[in-house]
Amino acid sequence: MKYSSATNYALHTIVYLVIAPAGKSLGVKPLADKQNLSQAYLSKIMAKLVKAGFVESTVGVNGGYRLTRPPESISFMEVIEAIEGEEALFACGDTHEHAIRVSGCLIQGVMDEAERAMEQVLRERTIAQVAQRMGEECRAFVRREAQ
Amino acid sequence: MKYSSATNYALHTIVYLVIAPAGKSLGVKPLADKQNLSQAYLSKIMAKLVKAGFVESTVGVNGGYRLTRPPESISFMEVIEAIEGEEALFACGDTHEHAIRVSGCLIQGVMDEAERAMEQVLRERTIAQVAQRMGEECRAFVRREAQ
DNA sequence: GGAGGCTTACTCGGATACGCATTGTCCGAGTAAGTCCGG
DNA sequence: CCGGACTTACTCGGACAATGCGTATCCGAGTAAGCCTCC
Repeated sequence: MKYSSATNYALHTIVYLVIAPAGKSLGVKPLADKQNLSQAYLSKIMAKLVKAGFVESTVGVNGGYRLTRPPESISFMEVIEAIEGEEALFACGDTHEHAIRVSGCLIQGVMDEAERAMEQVLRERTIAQVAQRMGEECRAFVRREAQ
Repeated sequence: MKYSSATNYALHTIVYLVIAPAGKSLGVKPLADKQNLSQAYLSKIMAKLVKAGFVESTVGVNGGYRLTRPPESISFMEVIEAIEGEEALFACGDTHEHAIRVSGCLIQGVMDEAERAMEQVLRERTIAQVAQRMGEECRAFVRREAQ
């Protein structure tokens, strides 16, 4: 079990957007180049972030993406859910005649508890917290490319 | 991101083995029937559990699987690792020229922390705890099939 | 010099291709217990 | 009876097929800004 690389790209990209000067956009090209992936694929990932409401895009010359929400309000969990979906990461299936159950599968119960523990951490952590601690060279890159 | 169904099967199967009378084996057939999957596929999953040392198999007539370790010592995490492998569930990749880093990627750091929170729960929970709370109908099934 | 058209630089979205892990099947090999048959 | 061969009930493991999902590319469509041209 692993998180998809799309999640990785989404998290990184959204951090880049955080440090862009307010009101300025970052285009797909610099974002994709920076992360070594194609513009086409990144724009597909961004479409999910737009749909989820973290980001908006402006088309046309000097277009690009920019945040729509304050970065302190964006948790890791929200971004991950936007990309990965919101299904539980373990599903007992209950195909057995008599699953190992009391009320609901006991195994499912343990797995759910574990998942909640992870989610709690991810909900506490915001994009802003990470952006704050970023190095200067990243900030310089963003300032250079923002428009 | 989801856990594979193989993990589900492995966890259920190992709980069934826990409640088998000491020294008795459970064959692949009843275990597979109970969970609605083919014997061939289940035996493939069991091979991993054997390799990991939770279970041993006896071939030949009246053969089958039985636990080799006390169930109180088997955590969920160990079983999951045996099936899924031990890689971290998030890998930043660091393909960027200047990943978002201070020492190591900051995003990776948050994800690792979240993963550890989940793992901690899974390490605390043992198969024995779940088996203890199982319903009578499951126990009856196992007693009937054990040999 | 102003309005309208052209070019250019972008994002959007659908269609499609590829690769790989998961899921699953098939079958031959090996093995142990129980059975049968000949001495 | 007693031992050896036969049968039967199992697991093991490799080879393979199918499926689905994540990853990725391509391209036409739409759009906004700036420029250029022509009246």
